[in-house]
Amino acid sequence: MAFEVEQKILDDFVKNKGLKHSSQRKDILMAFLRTEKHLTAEELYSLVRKKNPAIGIATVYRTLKLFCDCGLSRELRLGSEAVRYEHLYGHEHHDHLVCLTCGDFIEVVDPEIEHLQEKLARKEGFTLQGHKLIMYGICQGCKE
Amino acid sequence: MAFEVEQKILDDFVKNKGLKHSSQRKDILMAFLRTEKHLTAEELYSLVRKKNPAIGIATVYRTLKLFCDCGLSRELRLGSEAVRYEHLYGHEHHDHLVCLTCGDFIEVVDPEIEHLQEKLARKEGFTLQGHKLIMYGICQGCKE
DNA sequence: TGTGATAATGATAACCATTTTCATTACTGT
DNA sequence: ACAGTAATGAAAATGGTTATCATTATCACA
Ligand SMILES: [Mn+2]
Ligand SMILES: [Mn+2]
Ligand SMILES: [Zn+2]
Ligand SMILES: [Zn+2]
Repeated sequence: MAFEVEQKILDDFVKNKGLKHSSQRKDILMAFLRTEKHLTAEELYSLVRKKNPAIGIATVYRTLKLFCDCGLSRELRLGSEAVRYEHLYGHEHHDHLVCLTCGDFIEVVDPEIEHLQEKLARKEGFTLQGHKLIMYGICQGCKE
Repeated sequence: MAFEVEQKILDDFVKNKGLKHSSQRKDILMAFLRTEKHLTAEELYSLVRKKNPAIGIATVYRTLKLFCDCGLSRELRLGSEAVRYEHLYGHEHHDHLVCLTCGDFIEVVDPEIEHLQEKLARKEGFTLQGHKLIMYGICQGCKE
């Protein structure tokens, strides 16, 4: 529960950019790391307020952007709703399979799909830097 | 340039739902079909105004939703910007390969990737209904 | 260990795409 | 023609996010 590595990633990034340390960012980082859920800024804000009720939503937004910049997190846009954030550091790359009925989703990855994407992009003259694959369907539970 | 088939799809949909015909919707449909670009509501609004300057942006939004409902168009969310719409009827399914530098994108499809997605979803107990694959990279032109 | 420069914060206003509201107009079946 | 109701356009509202700004906190260095 210490997350020293993640804290160091943030601290180093902050130092390299000539930024300053803040306790709010640490509170936000801890709340973010302590859950494996894919949270929106608002949801994370609610969590952090339990620890630090004085914190502002703007700081949460600013800090989530910082997490993305330093490689700790990644944005997820599943639909038209608010952006969700998930852990990036220490987590394998994966895509998402979303249930259209209950909204739940699972994380999936297929190395062959990943490889074929690379091949496809190269064929078109692109240097692939990333991708977003979201599959939509009906989950087992919702079919019953 | 007549698009009788597409017009019929819309007319039938409207009739089946007990809705009423309107000239605005026809103007919007024609402007939409006449371009192969992936337009935002605002962009389509600009086009339609040349033909019908009295039209309102709300009607464009409402009508684009209708096009999606009747299978004439499909939403595209490439990033955090406005939603874009592309033709669906009469167009093969495809995904997009977006250049992170110039913003241009090309349409691509790989049957093998499509098939593997289906297989992956089934393995997880999902009945796949659709997917969204966007690949991001640097295009040939931007590398030079 | 102070002090000045400047980054970070929180409240709030602004932003922007989209949706809703509502009074008015246009269709449509009879 | 008429009644019933869907569609429209203007404008306000919405919701997520970003910008502004006065105040506070951090930190390199004197
Ligand atoms: Mn995930
Ligand atoms: Mn396309
Ligand atoms: Zn489900
Ligand atoms: Zn390019």
